[in-house]
Amino acid sequence: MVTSCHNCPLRKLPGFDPMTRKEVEFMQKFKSGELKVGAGTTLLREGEGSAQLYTVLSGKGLRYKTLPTGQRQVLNFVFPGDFVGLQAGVMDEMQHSVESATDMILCIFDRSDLWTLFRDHPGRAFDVTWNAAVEEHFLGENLAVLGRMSGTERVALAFARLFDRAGALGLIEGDEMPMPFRQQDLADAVGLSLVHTNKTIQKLRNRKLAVWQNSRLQVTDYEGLCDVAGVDPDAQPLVRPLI
Amino acid sequence: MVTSCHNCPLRKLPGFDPMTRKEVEFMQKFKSGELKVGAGTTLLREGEGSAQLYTVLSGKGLRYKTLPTGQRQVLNFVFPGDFVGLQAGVMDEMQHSVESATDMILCIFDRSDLWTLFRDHPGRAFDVTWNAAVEEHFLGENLAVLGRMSGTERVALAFARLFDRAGALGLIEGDEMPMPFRQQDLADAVGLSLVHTNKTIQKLRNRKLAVWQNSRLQVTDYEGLCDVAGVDPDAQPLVRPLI
DNA sequence: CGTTCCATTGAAGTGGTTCAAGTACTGTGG
DNA sequence: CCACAGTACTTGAACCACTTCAATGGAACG
Repeated sequence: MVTSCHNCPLRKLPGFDPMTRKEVEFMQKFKSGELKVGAGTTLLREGEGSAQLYTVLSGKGLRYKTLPTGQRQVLNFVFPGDFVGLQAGVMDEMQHSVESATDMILCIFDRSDLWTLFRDHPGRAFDVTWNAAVEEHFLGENLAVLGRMSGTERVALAFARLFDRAGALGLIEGDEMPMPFRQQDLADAVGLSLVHTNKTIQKLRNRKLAVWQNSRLQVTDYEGLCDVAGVDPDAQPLVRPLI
Repeated sequence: MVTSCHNCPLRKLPGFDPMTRKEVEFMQKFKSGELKVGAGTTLLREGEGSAQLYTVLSGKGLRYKTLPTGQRQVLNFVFPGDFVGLQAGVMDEMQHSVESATDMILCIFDRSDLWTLFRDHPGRAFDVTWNAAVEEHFLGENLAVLGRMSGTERVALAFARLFDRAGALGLIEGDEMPMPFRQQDLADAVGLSLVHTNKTIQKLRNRKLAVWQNSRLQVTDYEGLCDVAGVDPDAQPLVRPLI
């Protein structure tokens, strides 16, 4: 049983730009199927092309690059609504890999149809570009985080941003959200060693800001977390288009 | 005297995707003028919108974000052919600032015409998206650099990449290129303190790999530089579309 | 000829890494 | 049902890459 775009549970969420009826109909034609994968599956591999692009319908994952030395840098975490594979769609190959951290369901779009989308639906093409600009924004923010912030600030901000995203998707129950990643994933995202990441997480726990245990992240003091990270707790999250 | 797109000196360079005659004609109509600015001018400011988008015709600059603490993170260096202001074009405001480091000449496009471009010239719209994906790639690479590489590796790689870009634009004379930035700019790009950046530059000089003096960067041993940075010296640079 | 901006140098301190064990949990096969 | 292996998390201790502070030198500029 495939979810029809008309009933897409994501579109109704705040945080996504509304779509006209016509657009939904087109997306329905554009969507060529669904992909279900288990946790730990590599969806797209750095250096390879892909005949398909995906929008995440459910589940979480991560984008990462592998360095020549074998080290790994997590670029960002993938949440429902994220559009992945654009690089393979417009350039010829992916510049990073994408892997699932939980079971995931993804809407499949054929790469060859991307051109049709640009030709016949400029509004949607605009949204694809908008989406790319949003990704660019997040990468830029992370660059500033890695370049200029301390370990504690980095982890605190990562928690806050993960919580923001979960909130926009309605994934928060009480003050907790699912957090299916490993400490190593977070370490690779914030550019710290596993050991130091672990000690930093404990520091935040002892300060009664956030607790990450049993694959759940509990944020007990969001303001305090933002305070440690040095960011505005009232900042409004970006609205982005759903592809 | 304004440069016509037909005679655009950039389009002929390797490293840019070829354009059809029709595309050139359209770009000519799309181009609404030229902007000349002196060194040290802020072209676009974080948090503000912009009625214009630009393609750099000549000169160099930098994109940066300012953190709440007043610290600065340089996202990347701006070279001729770069398209700036897309974020203000599709989202409502810039998420980073852009500043000139030398005198610059920029081709001006009206933001309001961007929609026309998407509607009437899907090929060009595709190229705008492609360009965004290329920017995303560079940011991703830099993220991995800041997250996982040592100071020496970072500076060596920055030199190598700057040299690559200058090479693709025909800006190299002998083994030297113009390097109009300050050490502080590089420090803010690679995420190191000014002091340590200075000492690292000297280390590369003593190892006879590269010398940065008098606003010129001399690369005496490109292979050695790539070797220190841990990257493949024979990697082919990405071809990107010119907007 | 003072002022300003940028590059350079040295010295002291620290935030982070690396190494090396140990614990806890989970799934697997005998 | 238990022994074992594999994976993730935790802890302590030693080390060093990088930061910060503080001062100096040199070039450009009004």
